[in-house]
Amino acid sequence: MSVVASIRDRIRKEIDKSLQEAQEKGELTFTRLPDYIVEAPREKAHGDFATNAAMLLAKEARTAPRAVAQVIVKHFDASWLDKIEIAGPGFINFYLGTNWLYEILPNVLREDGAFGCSNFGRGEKVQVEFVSANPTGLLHMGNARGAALGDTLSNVLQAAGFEVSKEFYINDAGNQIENFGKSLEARYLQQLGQDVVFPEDGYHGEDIIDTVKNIINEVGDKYLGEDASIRREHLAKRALQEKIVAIKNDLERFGVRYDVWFKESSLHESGAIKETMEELQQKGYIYEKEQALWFKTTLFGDEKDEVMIRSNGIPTYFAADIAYHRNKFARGFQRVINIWGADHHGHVARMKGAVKALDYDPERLRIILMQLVRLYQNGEILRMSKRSGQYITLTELMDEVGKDAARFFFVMRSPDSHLDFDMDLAKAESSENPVYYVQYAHARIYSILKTLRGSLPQPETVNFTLLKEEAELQLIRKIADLPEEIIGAAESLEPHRLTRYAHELASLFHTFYNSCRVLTDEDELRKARLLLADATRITLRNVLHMLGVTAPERM
RNA sequence: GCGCCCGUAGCUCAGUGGAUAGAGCGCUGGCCUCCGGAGCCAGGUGCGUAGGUUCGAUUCCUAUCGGGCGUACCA
Repeated sequence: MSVVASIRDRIRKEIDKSLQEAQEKGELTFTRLPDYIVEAPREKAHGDFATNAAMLLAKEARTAPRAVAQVIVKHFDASWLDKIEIAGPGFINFYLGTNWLYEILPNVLREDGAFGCSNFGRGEKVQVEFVSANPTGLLHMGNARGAALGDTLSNVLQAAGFEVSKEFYINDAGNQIENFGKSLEARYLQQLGQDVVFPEDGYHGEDIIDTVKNIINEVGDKYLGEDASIRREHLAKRALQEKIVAIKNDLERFGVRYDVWFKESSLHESGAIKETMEELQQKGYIYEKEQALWFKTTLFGDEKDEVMIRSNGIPTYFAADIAYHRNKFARGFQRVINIWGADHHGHVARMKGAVKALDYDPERLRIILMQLVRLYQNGEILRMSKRSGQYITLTELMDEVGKDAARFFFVMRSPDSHLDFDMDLAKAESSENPVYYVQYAHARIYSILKTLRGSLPQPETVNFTLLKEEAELQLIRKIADLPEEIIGAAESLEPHRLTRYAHELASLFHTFYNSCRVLTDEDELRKARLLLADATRITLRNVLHMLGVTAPERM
């Protein structure tokens, strides 16, 4: 347990004990302990920790909040505290002095790369599925946001003690592949000089033409004489291979590596979809109407039932997705997290309903809806659509602004919030991106260590209590927060908290740097500050790595 | 029409059932003869509107206005 967590724990135990004693002595009457919090107050004048326990208990105990607080304080063993105080409407503030802060630095230095990690998740198996872009085109900004979010979230969960598996679901079957085949065929014939009309709802992207050219280089006009359906199948198969490799490479360059690439087609081939439909049928959720098989999703709150197997015998995407989720749970994942674009929100309730219909607890499925990315160029919104073929690709984005800036930027916002990505700004002022601010702090520390031209002192030989400046104490305090920050981000599935933390940490370091000279002539103080700087370096690096951003030694 | 998300500082966005709501950008003025000035310090009449719950609401609930998205035998 982290230092902060154990102090918080100790305060809680003391409060609980005080309340119990008060009740035994008849000083307070209540039936259950309130769900109070112990937090670090915003104002440091309000102490190191504070609780609202007295205010929450006031009503049930029929006692004024401050009076409840007085009773708690009376029984509270505060011998290990500097001061305990009742304040405002009934807060109890705890003042710890500074000694506890000095325990933190040696811990950080010892734990090094593992600092920030905890066993919060107790090794629970979690799967995170993200991006899962259609392999009919290149990755765009929306996919990039999903990639940054999903990868960072996975890292966060891992650091918080979960066993994480990252997965990409390849939609290599169904209607869109038919459509893909038609588009490829049209381009293929066009490239070979035939005057063919391109399908109206086909994939207009330039990249498909390139793909077709590549295929022609390999097989020439070999498919010309084939049956249309066979030809489309051949073209689609080859194109998919190329597209999937391209997607893999792009994501790898973006710093994202998956544990599993799962093909939708395998669900068709293995009979998993059929099995799933049979299970639903046995449970009485399936009926036939107009030659199609329907799932009674209205039983789970949907407005209308959904088609599983079309009248032409082909399963819908939803049917495959149900089979996919059944497969996920069968693989033993305790929790399954999906990151979807907000345009799929209508699918959430249905999917959870389907999970429930299969007798799994729908709470085990968490879906993070990510609002779409709005792209600005020349002050205008660019619409992104694979159909129209107009979109900025992940590759182009990385070429323009770099991987680090892009990843940091995408995670900086809450998934709930629209992301305005101004390409001009990103290009013109990339050096002012917040990521540089954080990286600069890291590089600065390296620069100090380089100037030192010697090895760092051993922590046990250093007197950390010499660090008394406000800037020093605040910096240590922020470092100490990392484990709980990570747990909080993992619990709430909100990786964007980390970018915030990184920025705050960097800011406190810069403040420290400007007000306290590290390489001072005073030997003992210099040693202590050097190790504070080094602990900051470790903390910054660990956070940046979780974000998939490099921690540079110089810039 | 119905459903989901979002309305917080000039702009882009954090945040919380509590004690004085924050950061970046932009703007203005300062700061190392010394460890990297890609930095630091200072400067602010802002929680869309109206009700409700609460000791306490920017946060929860209802209504309403505005923006985005969804509402296919598409995915």
